[in-house]
Amino acid sequence: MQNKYIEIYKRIADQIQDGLYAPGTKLPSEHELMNQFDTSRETIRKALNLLAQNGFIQKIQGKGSVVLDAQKFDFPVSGLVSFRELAEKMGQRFRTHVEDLAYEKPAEEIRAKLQIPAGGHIWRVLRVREIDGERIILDKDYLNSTYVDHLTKEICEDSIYQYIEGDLGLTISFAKKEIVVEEPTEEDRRLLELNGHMNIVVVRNFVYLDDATLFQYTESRHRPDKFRFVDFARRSHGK
Amino acid sequence: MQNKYIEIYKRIADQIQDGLYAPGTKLPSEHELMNQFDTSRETIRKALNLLAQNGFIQKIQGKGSVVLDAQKFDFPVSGLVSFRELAEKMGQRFRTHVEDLAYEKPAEEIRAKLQIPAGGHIWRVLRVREIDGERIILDKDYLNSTYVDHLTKEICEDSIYQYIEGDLGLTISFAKKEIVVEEPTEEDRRLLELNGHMNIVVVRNFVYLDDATLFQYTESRHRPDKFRFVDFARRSHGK
DNA sequence: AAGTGGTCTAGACCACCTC
DNA sequence: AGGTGGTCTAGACCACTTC
Repeated sequence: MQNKYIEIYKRIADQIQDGLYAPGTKLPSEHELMNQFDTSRETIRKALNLLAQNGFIQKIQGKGSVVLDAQKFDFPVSGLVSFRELAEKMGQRFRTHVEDLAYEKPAEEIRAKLQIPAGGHIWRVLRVREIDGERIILDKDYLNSTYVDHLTKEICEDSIYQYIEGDLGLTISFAKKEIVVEEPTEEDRRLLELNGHMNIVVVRNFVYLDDATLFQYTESRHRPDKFRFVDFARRSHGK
Repeated sequence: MQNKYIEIYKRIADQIQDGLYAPGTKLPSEHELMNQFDTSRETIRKALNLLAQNGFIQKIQGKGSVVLDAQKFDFPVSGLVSFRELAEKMGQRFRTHVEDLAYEKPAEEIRAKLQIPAGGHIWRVLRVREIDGERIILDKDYLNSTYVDHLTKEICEDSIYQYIEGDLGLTISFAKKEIVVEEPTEEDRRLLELNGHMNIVVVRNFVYLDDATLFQYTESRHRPDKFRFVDFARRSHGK
């Protein structure tokens, strides 16, 4: 399949989610897992570190790896999850309306954000997300056209990410996210059902590829009463 | 000092922040760093992985480790940073008002959240954060008294985290965070200067210790116009 | 072909917890 | 003392980039 340690990580993660290892109990020791998966200790440790990073276990020196009760209904709204994955995971009925799709010279503000050279072009996508029949989220995407030369309404209605990673073979590796609360614009009022809300939650995302090039800037504008952000944060070593 | 790989991580992180390695340029190769720090490759790689996790570099196979331009003014509001660290980093004038401090039997809702046995006690702390002269944030802390038997107004005015980690020797290891937008309560209106805002950003934090015990539940209630959350998310391997 | 990072191994020693 | 996880080493082989 893939790398050994990722296989082991997935195996154990599945076992935890299937309840084979109950929250509060301990995983087998690293030595036992070595035998069980017929591999070296460092490889087991890489898999366990992944499990710890993703909130499945907590390693305690001298004792063992305790299974946490995370992942229950704490679907990771965090990180780089796309709307489509999210909506599917939450089992809600959702629809995507592509309001606008254009290949164009970017506005100065966007050009600067995406670090596009003068004269360069971008894809601009405007989509409204409907959840359970209500127009809740306005997604404004700006994509560096160096990497995406072709984009259609159909792709935008499905999942841009799937197209980028699946069909184009690009790899998204990290993102910088900012969450603030603002007053709705005229556009927000026109395209969303705000129901009188005087605020809107704006999630700004800078998405980078494998090779550290800035690839996409996204503004996701949420009706405040339907917004929820969940995060699992492990303490990192000091500055 | 400490562990070798953490020392190396800090050294390189400092060098990046001091501009010794400019954004867009590459770090020396792992082999060179091995010689430079007189250590093994795996140890160098641990340090580099820390740098990548924290947004300092991006490793590219076959090419090298590219220095990112993060950390500029992207103070990590993310993760487990305390208000005090934050306020100091942002260089803003801030004050903390301790509105209430009590050792008591928890309300049922809090008891359930903190998983306190019937009859157990907690510390409840109510604090208002003032930034540049305005009362912006209402912090409601609930601490498991098993770990903190003593708490004073002075400690709460300074930094509870510093007391817990510095004086008590406990180690905070991870937290589950939730961000939602709600309508202000009567208490919010009384204690904060809401200036007519009809929404309030609520950050709920479950804080865990080293040994995976749930230690603290915190509600941080922010005036929406002054709220900003920044996050750096690296893509993790699939579910 | 040479240089880079990615994975995997086998073994050593240490720090911490439990008995 | 024995078991556990934490760190570190030296070396091997692979995948990718660059020339």
